[in-house]
Amino acid sequence: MTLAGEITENHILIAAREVFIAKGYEGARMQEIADHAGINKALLHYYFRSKEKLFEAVFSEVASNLFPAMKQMLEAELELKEKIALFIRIYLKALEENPFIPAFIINTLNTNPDSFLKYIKKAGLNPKLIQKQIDDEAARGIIRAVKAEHLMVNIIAMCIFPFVARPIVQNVFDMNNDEYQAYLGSRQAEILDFVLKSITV
Amino acid sequence: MTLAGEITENHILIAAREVFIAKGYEGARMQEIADHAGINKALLHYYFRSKEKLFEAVFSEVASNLFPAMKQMLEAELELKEKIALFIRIYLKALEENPFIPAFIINTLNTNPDSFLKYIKKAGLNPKLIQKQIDDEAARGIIRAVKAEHLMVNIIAMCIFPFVARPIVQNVFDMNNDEYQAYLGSRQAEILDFVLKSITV
DNA sequence: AATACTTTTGACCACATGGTTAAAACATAT
DNA sequence: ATATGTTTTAACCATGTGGTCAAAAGTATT
Repeated sequence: MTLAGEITENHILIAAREVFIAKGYEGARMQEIADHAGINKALLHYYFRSKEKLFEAVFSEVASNLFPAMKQMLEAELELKEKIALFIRIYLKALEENPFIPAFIINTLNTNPDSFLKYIKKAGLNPKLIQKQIDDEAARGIIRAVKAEHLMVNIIAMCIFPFVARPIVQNVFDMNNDEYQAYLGSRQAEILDFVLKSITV
Repeated sequence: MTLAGEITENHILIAAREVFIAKGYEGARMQEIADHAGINKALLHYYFRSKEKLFEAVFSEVASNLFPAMKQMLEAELELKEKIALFIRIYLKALEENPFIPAFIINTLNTNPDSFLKYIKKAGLNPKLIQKQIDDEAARGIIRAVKAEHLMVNIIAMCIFPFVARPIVQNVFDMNNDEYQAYLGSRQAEILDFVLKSITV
């Protein structure tokens, strides 16, 4: 692959990412992706044989950015409470930079569940490490005993929800865009507080 | 509209609901909906002029089942902690009966945000009532002062997440289907506990 | 039984979509 | 300059899609 080739390929991936995330797999049009990338539709098929393959490439990129960061954080050497604080901070920041990724994932998860599992497996997230840390710290009286599968789901749920359900939340609580931005910002401290209260002995 | 007509219309709505929820708007095929309903494709257009109109009808039904129950609960005359317990119980039960609705809503929200807002507005959810109740009870020392827009989002997020992200959660924590069912069941007490700890003075 | 109305169907249409192809444009090496 | 390989394009193609139509089947009314 020449330099020009790599540049084009990159343009395509960026364009495809935008369109797939905005429209979903079925809603995305190869023509629109080509337009976004400033190229011919035939060239899409030259670089990525089919829509499915192109989607795979996009999804793979998104997914493989997602999990390693998470894994790294889970395996860091920090006390649980600090780890949670760090996780929430980094996770929310990542979400603010890519607010549509979660909805994209959920959509893919629902319409094409298989394509996802391999990335999860490859990610090698190991919740047993966290459970062990929880149990250790609980035994030492630092936190109360909780189940990792609840704690982790709760934290992630609270982080993600305001992004995937933004129109609802924003509307029900009658916020304009600036106010919603501020709301998102305020959630970091709020979630942390919420979680810490629930695991404090 | 004759009786036969109403029956057919109902069959169509049920079939359309299934297909739209499973495949999303773009992924759904009028032919497949017709097949599911056991009728001719032309008959779909006889009852619902277009795909968009049919979707509107389905979505309207789903949405108008969702909000009134919520509204009623929010306006019930109960102490906040009881109200929360009731809400979580009823909400999780509704989710177990319709596990794919949230992903459907999120998907619609992302690809067709406008179509949703009118239902939210029509629902007339008023979070100020809850905020008032929180403030009252906080003043009386029953709970600590929290913001409704955080508390409510947190509760709903924790309820919904295991349904929209089921494949991920189930896989990461290595559960089979029965175990996941049990996990979902265990969340009722877990979420309530989590929330109560966070609002207790 | 005849009429008028509604429901249902099969055949059809225009068009958008993902995908192909053969040739042109470009780049690289000899 | 020429030959070789790569990148890009315009023009097509086959198929699937939402949607239409005229006629048939069914139902109720007189």
